[in-house]
Amino acid sequence: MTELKKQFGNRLKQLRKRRCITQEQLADLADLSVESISNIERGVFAPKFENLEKLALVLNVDVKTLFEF
Amino acid sequence: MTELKKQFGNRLKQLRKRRCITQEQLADLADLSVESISNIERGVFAPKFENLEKLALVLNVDVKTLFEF
DNA sequence: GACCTGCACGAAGGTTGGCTTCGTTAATTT
DNA sequence: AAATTAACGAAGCCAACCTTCGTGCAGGTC
Repeated sequence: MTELKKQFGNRLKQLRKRRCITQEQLADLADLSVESISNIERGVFAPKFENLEKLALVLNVDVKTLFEF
Repeated sequence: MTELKKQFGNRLKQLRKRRCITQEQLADLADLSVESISNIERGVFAPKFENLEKLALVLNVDVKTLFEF
């Protein structure tokens, strides 16, 4: 598990909580499973580019914002 | 081919040229094949997170800088 | 002309990483 | 205590990433 995945995961969690939505809600919005969101937030794996786009869209931020840490 | 891949590829090319290095040199530095660099720059595929880290490191920028476009 | 470099592009194959479902357990909230 | 939310494991699928090999082409040099 690379450092970047963990940092990204923490950032995603931060942005999600800031919007007061659950992993399940984010999963629905981004068309992913809850477990995937959990895995991403914990740095188990990183989303592919296509889902990077979706997550940014759903969270209403630029993709680069997901890497601001 | 998603839009994000293309944007990322163009950005990578821009940063590489700004440093006056060839695709082959970047490939060597990031431990990737020249063709992969070419494919990434053209948006054929996107690098996985591990290589995102390598590319940022080699280009001496933060990962988020690779998504500034 | 012949040669070299840098890059685009295609095809084909291997590996692994992203994603899934199912299930259990722990933590948090109400 | 009940319900919700999230962590975590295992097992499997397949697409995406990455590779090698090959071709072609523009631009520059000798």
